[in-house]
Formats: sequence, C-alpha cells, structure tokens
Amino acid sequence: MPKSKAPADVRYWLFKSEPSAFSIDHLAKSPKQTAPWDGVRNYQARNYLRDGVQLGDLVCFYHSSEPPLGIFGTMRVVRAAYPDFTQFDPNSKYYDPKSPSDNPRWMMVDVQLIQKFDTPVLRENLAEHKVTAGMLVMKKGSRLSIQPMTAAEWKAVHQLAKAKPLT
DNA sequence: GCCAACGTTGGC
DNA sequence: GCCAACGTTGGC
Repeated sequence: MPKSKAPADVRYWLFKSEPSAFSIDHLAKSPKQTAPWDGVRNYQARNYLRDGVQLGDLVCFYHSSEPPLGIFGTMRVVRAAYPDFTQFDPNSKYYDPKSPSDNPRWMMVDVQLIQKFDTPVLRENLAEHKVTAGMLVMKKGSRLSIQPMTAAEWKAVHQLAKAKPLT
C-alpha cells in the first residue's frame, strides 16, 4: 500500500488571497509552515470549505488583486473544516456579530505549505496554456475565493511551474 | 483609479 | 419573493 492517498481520492482546489493580507511567504514563515485559512466570508466558498474540502486535499495558492497575479505554490489541507474563530473576535476585521456562537456561520481549514514555486505561474501564463486558460479563476468576474480545480489543471500548473507535483 | 461583475441587504 | 441600491472584489 502506498503511504500517500491514491491520486483518484485527492481533490484539488485553488485558494485565493491578497498577498498583503496573507501571502505564500506568510505561510512559509508560519510554525510548521501551517496556518488556518481564515476570513472566508462568502457562502459558496464556505460551503466548499465545509462540504467539499477534505483532509489531504491539494491546493494551489493564488495571489489576487496585487500584481504579480498568479499561482505561487501549493499546499495541503491538514485539518478539515472547523469554525473560523475570527468571526467571534470583535478586534478582527473578519468579526461577524451576527454569527451565532452555537451555530457558527463561517468555517476554515488548516493548510500546510507543500512547495513554493521557483517559477510562479503568472496569470498571463495560465492564459496561454490550453488547459489552465479554462480554469475558474480565469473567468471574468470570478470572485469565488475557494475554487475546485481538476487533476488535469493541477498537472498543467506544475508543468508551467517547471515543478514536480509533490505530495 | 476605473469599472464590470458579483453578492448581500432591505424596503415593499 | 422581487429587485433596486449598495458594498466589495479584482483585473486592467
């Protein structure tokens, strides 16, 4: 039996973050290169976190809003969905006073860095490649911060990054 | 900085 | 339940 999950069982995601708020370097400097993915405040993204994202799933780290835009590396889900504690913290910018403490509205997962790409896959690179050009993140007006992606897209991203898909 | 695309809110 | 108004996201 292989130690790692069979590829067919692994799901692939793309998580977006504005690097000024949380970048791949923030993750790399975190203890055990692991951090909670907090601050998701969109119901569809929340539903993906709660119902879709599983322990061991593989994730592309996408930097949004501030150039250079693109996928800067990969990470793994090391803890499945649990309540996002920032929703109950009045000092957090993610504080949500309407979220019931006995039925938390917002969830998060923990992620661990797998690799930071030596060659980041910039948005323009994604646009040039047949497979990655069709990714959800490339769609105009796509705001979803937690997005599913396919195994083919995962593979293509690694080709563009000239990196091996480590797991 | 602009603005199109979205998502949410709230009056009705 | 509809939909206009508003606020936010995010590429350019």
